[in-house]
Amino acid sequence: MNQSDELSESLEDYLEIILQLEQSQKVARAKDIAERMKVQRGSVTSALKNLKEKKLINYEPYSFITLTPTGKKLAKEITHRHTVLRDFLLMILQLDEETAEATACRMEHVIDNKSLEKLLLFFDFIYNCPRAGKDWVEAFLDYCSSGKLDPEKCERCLDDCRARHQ
Amino acid sequence: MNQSDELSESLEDYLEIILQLEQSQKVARAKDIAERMKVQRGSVTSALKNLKEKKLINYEPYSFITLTPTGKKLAKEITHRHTVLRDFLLMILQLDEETAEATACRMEHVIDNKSLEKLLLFFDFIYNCPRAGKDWVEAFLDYCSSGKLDPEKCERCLDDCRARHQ
DNA sequence: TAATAAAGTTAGTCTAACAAAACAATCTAC
DNA sequence: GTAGATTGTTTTGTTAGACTAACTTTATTA
Repeated sequence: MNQSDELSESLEDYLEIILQLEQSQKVARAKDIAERMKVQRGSVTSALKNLKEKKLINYEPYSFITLTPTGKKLAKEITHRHTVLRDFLLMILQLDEETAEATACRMEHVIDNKSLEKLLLFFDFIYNCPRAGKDWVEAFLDYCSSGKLDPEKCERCLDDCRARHQ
Repeated sequence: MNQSDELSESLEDYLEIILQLEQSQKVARAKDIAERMKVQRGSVTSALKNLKEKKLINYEPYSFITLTPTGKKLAKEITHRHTVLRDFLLMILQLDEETAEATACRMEHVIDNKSLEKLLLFFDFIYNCPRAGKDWVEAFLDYCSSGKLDPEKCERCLDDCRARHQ
């Protein structure tokens, strides 16, 4: 048991998965958790005991598993971090689904609230600022594939931007 | 020992710190490593044995510690990840030094090459695209503090952008 | 409803990472 | 050049998280 109330990355993953299962099939079963976590069933039991002790899930041996209010709140926070990161990786950096998902999965455990908040703001800023916007994001993808800025393209891009906001 | 050649986060940190010490005082001493890693000296010895076994450092009991070529290459890669992340957090998201540094320290162990590459490209794109650039980044900071886009400010911002690139 | 399969638990083992404390080597300074 | 301080190592112990295998409970089905 961790003396502080900090959850380990592993326990955060368990919580997140339990929330997913709760939402998709009302109740989380140890077998499904094991599958999604890619661990043995025995490992799940220990994790569940641990989470119960932290009052994050309702759990008795052989019973179904549900999140407590605190657990649900936490699980939603973790999911939120995941979502923000994945959206940024997917829609701004325009990484492929697989990479975005996998990277978000790992980053969600290490990003702090301040950074997350800023990232979210930046995302919104990009989509709302007249100088940026959807077409600007697309221009980035073009920059990625060509590796350089083409002055002619930039000229046209600027004109379009101008035209859209006069 | 890890069967794959993947380094644990902890060992990555050791490598990074050894590189720093090598650069700042020619040679890394166990005591300094312990200090920077915030661990006991005894823990350092074990880590050093581990890194030696992986052929990443030159190390004999009571000797000085230096990186092998492989070790140096790896240490520089880790440092590179750190730098790219810190720069993004600091200069784009405009987080404070502390947060940027701490977040980069944790993210450097989980970001993959694809995502890092894109992040770096994005950074360059922002500073080179005529529609973005330094003043656009500053406009983001303004958006962060005011929490909204002010149509008048946007108008002026667009004009400035136009003026700069006709 | 009894046999079997599936799901869950328990107990024991392993590894990584660290700490604490005893011990050994090396350095420093008289 | 030796005493004491500093630095490095070793040993022992802890914790978290996983694994395996044996076992128990629950569910299914014939």
